[in-house]
Amino acid sequence: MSSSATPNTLSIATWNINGIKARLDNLVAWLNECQPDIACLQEIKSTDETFPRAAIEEAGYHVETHGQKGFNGVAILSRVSPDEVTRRLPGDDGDEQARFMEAVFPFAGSVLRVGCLYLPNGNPVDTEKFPYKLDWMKRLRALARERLELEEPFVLVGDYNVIPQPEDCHDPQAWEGDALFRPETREAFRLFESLGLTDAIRATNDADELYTFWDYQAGAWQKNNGIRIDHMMLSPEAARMLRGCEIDKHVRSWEKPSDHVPCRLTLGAES
DNA sequence: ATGGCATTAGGATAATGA
Repeated sequence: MSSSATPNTLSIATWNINGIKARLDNLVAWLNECQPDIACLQEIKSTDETFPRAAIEEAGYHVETHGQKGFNGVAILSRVSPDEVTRRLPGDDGDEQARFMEAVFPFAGSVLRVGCLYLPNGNPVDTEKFPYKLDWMKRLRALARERLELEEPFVLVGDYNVIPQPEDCHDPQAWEGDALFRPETREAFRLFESLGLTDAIRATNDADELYTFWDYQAGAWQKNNGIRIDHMMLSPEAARMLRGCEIDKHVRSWEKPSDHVPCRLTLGAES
């Protein structure tokens, strides 16, 4: 039997960098330090044309973007070029916000499918923004259902803008009524789990105070007043290969940080 | 806290975010 040319382990990261231009130095430093094979970025706040791809390619990464002027925008960086890239979340042709892209990579004799998402914030809840968020989650659920039927290793990672449970925030009372913590939002998140997706951070950590975001204001970082809203959801086939998961919390203390920190996981196929 | 801060585009502030 011939040996496969595809890798047997892959590390996948997600990071809402809050502006690629302001975060380029931090991004390159983190890539060099943590060496993820695949890095999904959100809130690049850049068009495809103005994305600083040269500096990232110099760091050894292939760059695929789905940008938008001024805000939103996602990107997938990878050591190896993806076999296939698709942009936009299906289900609403009128939705112009750049919040979703997907790439397929060779892995363990087959493929790994990676979805990179920046789920709408949804505030204020008494505006059209909240139903947009819930509808977006419904569209994402439809996509997840379709992908799960393939029975392939599949990860759906990014900034979900969802606080799943009270233990996922420092001060639950402060988030009552907020779009990130509304019952409808949390219920919609639970439906991803009902479909069979595994929350990788929860599955590998039993510590409390696991946060991925700390506000810039009011000394939130110093007080550890954080929330866990960046998630890495895995198909059963990917969950079976989950070898570890990390939150790169130290990055929040760097100069000129994003308000989010990176999360990483490693998948390993049985040999 | 009604973003108290931060980013982008642009060239003053408005829009956006969580």
